[in-house]
Amino acid sequence: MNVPYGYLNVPEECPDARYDRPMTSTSADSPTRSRTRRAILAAAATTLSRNRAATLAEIAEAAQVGRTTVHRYFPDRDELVKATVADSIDVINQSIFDAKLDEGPTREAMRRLITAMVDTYERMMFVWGEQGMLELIDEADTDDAADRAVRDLIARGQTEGVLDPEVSVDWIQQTLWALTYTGGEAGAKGQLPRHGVAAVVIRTFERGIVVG
Amino acid sequence: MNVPYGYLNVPEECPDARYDRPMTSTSADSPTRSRTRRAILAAAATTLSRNRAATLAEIAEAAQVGRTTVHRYFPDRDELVKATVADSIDVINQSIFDAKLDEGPTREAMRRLITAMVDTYERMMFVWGEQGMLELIDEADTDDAADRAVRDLIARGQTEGVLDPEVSVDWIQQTLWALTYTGGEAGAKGQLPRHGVAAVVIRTFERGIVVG
DNA sequence: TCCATATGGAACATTCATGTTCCAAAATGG
DNA sequence: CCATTTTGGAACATGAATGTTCCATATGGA
Repeated sequence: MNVPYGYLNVPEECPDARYDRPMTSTSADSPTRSRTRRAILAAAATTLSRNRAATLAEIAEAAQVGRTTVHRYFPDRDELVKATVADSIDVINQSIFDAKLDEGPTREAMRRLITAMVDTYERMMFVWGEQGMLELIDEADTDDAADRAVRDLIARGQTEGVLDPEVSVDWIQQTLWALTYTGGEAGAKGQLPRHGVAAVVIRTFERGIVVG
Repeated sequence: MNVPYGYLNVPEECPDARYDRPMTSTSADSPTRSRTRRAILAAAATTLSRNRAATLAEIAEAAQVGRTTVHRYFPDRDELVKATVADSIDVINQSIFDAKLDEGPTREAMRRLITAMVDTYERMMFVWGEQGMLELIDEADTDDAADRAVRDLIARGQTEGVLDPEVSVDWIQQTLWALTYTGGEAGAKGQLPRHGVAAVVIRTFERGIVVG
């Protein structure tokens, strides 16, 4: 049969190169395959954040590909989940770096951070929404530079007296996550206008709910 | 064979009364059976809130009963999950009613509410932590009096100028949940002393994170 | 202590999701 | 337009969780 694109470079860790599985690395993907792979990963993140037990058939349907195609790109369910975790972390990290946390006044940086987190909340929900994923995060050996940037920003804010010094950096980071997730969900449900989500989250994060 | 306790009153919806399945209603349970049933429901809530795909064997182990016993009390996995949702809602409702939301100053009632929610956060996480459960909540035909009590308290707080009038009742209720869940998790992980969780949640709920 | 009640491990049947193969058909892109 | 690439539905094998039965054993309570 004809040798498909990239087939000659099947990685050694694929012990039995069944059918024409594309490279796990996108670097060797054709544009068409790259689009298909991205569609699967995005669908996996969305579907699995809603229902951790979603079947491969459901993920395939959400990605608008055949189940066979999912198997072609990811050798098994575990590999798909791992790849989705890694991909989601990349998306989140990129979004946080784009927020330029080490630039400008702490309060403004915080607001940019919240906006970035609201935009990627589904990926964050997928990655951190269930403890079972924590093992996969470790396995993904991810660069935690984004996490450090967030924590540095919080610590700097507390040192400057801008953020509440009576609670821990952990707590502030988790509060950030909790409010952005809640805002993201409210936006998805239509309970908040999508463009207004970040503003509401920023408001509550900064001043709380009780007046005074 | 000997006729077991309550066996004669097998409900009609149990088409083939296999082995000596106890009544689905606890009203007819013996003290021993009631204890066993509660152990299963509590274990189900805890185990399933951590991993929605936990097996019946894992739930049985957590409940310290045999898998056969789980099948004896709940005809199938779906019925167990439904019963766990209904039971969790009962626990949560009771906890919220015990907080006496219609008594005393709004701010104090709010604090009692937060304390109650922190105490039942795992049940709340189980019930509302994944959208797939929403259907079961509807099926459970639950009394939403507790939900109304919470919303009434928030609305009253806004009318009195105690709570932020610029955001919706929905948003405040969801923020309550998000912060109490975050606090509950921090307590469970040892990041906050358990007795201090409610205080930290109350502090952030009331005044936010930004100083000023 | 004794007997009624309750339990559970083993074994087995069933169901369903996953994994695999095939090759005709569809899609892509030059 | 056509060669090449990519896809996917059907069919099948596999494995794991669930559902069911049995009956010896454990437990509860009078």
